[in-house]
Amino acid sequence: MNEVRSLYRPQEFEAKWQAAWATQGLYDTHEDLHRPKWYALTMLPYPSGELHVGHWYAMIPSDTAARYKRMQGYNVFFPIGFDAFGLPAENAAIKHGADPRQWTYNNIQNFRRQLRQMGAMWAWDREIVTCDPDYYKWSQWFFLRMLEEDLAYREYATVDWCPGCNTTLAREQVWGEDRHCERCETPVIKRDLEQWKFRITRYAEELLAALPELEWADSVRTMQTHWIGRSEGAQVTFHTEAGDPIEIFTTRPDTLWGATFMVLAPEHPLVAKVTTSDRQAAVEAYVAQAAQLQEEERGNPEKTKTGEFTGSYAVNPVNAAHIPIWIADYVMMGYGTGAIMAVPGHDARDLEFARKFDLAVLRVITGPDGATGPIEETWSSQTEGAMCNSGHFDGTPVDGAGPKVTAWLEDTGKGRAHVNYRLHDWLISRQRMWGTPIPIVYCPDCGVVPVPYEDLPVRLPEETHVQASGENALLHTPSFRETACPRCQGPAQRETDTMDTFMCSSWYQYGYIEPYRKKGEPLSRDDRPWDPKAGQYWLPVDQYTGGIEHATMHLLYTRFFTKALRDLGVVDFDEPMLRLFNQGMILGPDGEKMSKSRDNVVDPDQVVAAYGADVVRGYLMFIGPWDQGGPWDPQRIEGIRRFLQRFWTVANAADKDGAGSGDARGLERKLHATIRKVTEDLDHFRFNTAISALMELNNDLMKALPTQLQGTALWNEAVDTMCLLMAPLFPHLSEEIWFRRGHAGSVHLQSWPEFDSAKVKRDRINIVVQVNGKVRATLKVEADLSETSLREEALAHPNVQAHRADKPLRKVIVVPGKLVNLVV
RNA sequence: GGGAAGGUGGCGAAACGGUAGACGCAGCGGACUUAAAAUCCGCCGAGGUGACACUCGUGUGGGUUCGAAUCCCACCCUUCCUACCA
Repeated sequence: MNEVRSLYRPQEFEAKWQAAWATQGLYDTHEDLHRPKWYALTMLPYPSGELHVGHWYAMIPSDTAARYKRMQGYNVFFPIGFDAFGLPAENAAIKHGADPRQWTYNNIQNFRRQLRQMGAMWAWDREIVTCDPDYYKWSQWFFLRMLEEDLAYREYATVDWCPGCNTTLAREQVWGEDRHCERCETPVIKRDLEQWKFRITRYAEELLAALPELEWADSVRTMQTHWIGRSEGAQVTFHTEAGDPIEIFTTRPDTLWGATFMVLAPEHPLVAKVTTSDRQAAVEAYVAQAAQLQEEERGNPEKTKTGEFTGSYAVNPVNAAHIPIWIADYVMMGYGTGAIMAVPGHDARDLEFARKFDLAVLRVITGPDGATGPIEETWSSQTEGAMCNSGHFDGTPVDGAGPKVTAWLEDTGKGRAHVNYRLHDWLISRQRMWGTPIPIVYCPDCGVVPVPYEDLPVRLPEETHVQASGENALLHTPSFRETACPRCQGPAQRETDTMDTFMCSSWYQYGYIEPYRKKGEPLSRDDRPWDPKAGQYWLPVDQYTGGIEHATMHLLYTRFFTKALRDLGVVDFDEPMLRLFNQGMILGPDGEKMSKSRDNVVDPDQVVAAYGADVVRGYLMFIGPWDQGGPWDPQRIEGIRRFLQRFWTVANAADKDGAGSGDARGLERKLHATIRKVTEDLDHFRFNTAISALMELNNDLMKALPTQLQGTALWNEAVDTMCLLMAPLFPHLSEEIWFRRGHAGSVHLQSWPEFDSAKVKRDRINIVVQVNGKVRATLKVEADLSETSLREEALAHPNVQAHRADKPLRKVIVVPGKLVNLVV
């Protein structure tokens, strides 16, 4: 067979099919109540300058999964949009004098072109752009509704400020040991500012409790669990000798009797009041120094303890002991009450502090043997030993002592059970112009006035007065800033802070749903952002995919937002995304994270031009398990290209010129085994092994090509079925082949093939014979051979006899269809 | 300090407790070609053999089992997250 084989040239047909699908509206959205729905969602991209292979890695497998669901009969909704507010646009404006709006929309234009090259089945008819006023008016509407419910509030507090980005940050956007800005990596500093916050802490318990029901990776759920940081204990009120109450939180109320001093955070509001005049200079110096210190140094556990005595004493409510009040930076204002009782007998940090400043140490828990032991190291075991030096609690086993002490504290009014969370309310104010304006007006007479619903959206000004200093341009745009008070019509000023962009992405999955109001229509309080009937059909999201870096940011915020919307009566479910899959990260060819500075960035446009979209798609899914990521290997992409070439060869083979009969039964078996394998793999997002299975089938077809099997009904069934199995993974190639093989209609409108388990079974099977667990022979036998005959055949095998060496059989294990193990 | 995910050929990786290394990359040999590319066929864990046989082999050490990459215990290493959290 020396016919000239035609070459697979994807460049000749990929664009053609992309255009055809768009013209046919193949992927347009239709709410069809008679078909089961499947809402597949991939985290929407931020339109930076260029599309990255990382975007391909995030989007292609999820497109494949969505296409697969569609062929299985689901009405699949797979929307796309752009998370278009954010700092890079503003930075480009500052750096190059570009208009942030222009810059963003140009990028979106470019992204759309690059995204279309992927051949994904996105519902472009439902595209959203978060910087579009018709989108952000709803963010403002949500803000106003949340304000009504006391879920949004304004507070003067110490906040994290990024000097690089010139704005405040949410606690979630402060990363790492050195507490740097998530965006620009500048270490953050503390500032006291009046800022808007969302009361996410109201949902702390529910956000935590609902985690086990979600089909999310354990890693993300544990990260959220830790982030929420629930700890049970007691809040206890100490008093200064002067009578001022000091609240402390402890997870170990059973160690209350061991408190030998107290420590306040340097920022604690009582510090000035409790400091005696002789200690004032030293305390003030310490407070000033702590304020200057980078959190980096403060937060470092290796650092030796520092602190100052305030000169005052507190009274321990449980035993009336008078104990000194210190300030020290190892106590954080942001956790608990910012004040602790120090129990050096049972806490390593308190012990270190006590040693350094020569403070008293007292054991109030005995060891398991009753001894109190040396104070070399603390023991904080919850389960061993008993209380001592603790009044009438002496002898109480430590296991379970906490709740007993707490109950007594409540009875005697000294304290109460308390659950403390590490989670902070979500600070949403940003001192940036390229974001959703916060719909608030400050009136000298009426105070803080919400913008009326019918006046939404509060639009960003057309003209921006970008400040080289990086300061918020809205402050310097009088046409925006100066306004009339909605209440008294007097002169007033708009809020110039904008919302955290995580606000935009907290509800975007709902923004894709058919809108209830036409663009530009005025809003009212009782309005709805989307058509309730369409929402009822599509929501919630069935399958969400995206990077794990959002574990404690976006993925937490959107859960909060959904619960808040539920309580506002906007949605009737509790969780936004039922299943979540986190893909890994694609690395540069050198195994390092792709970055311009390392010069290891792979440009998807170039690779697509060289190989076509299907090869790139296949390569990315073949690298390995999707959640694992891995380096981009320019050599291995050839493997996928060869595979598609070979499928092309098989599928386009015209003439039957075979010699030899070929193994029809073998091919049929392989075909059905492949359907089963690919189905199972796609169900579990195992794209790499699905492709391997398709390669195996194709290898068998290649082998059958020169035989008389080629051109038979079975052959054609195998090629067509393989084409269907390939369709979600390689949409262009399979469409082209489907068309060339003379089928009417798109391959993407076909049903997913089903396998026949009877045809998967083999007639003759290989049985492994082991002697004492070691393989000594393989037998090819009839599949339905009886156990007795199998045993006989196994024993008759010469190599088995050699290893058995006439020793008596102690046991024979027969695993049907698999193996025989002879124990001698 | 706490947590999560990992550790299998030269490389990426497969493997319901049942023949470890499917599939692919690289490499080697061959066919085709003036030649190269492309394409096609074959070999490909280590030791050992003419070829078999056989021995070793899934981070380390134990355990459970007829049988362990897989289950259990202890430890080592890598990556990521988190952290003076009271």
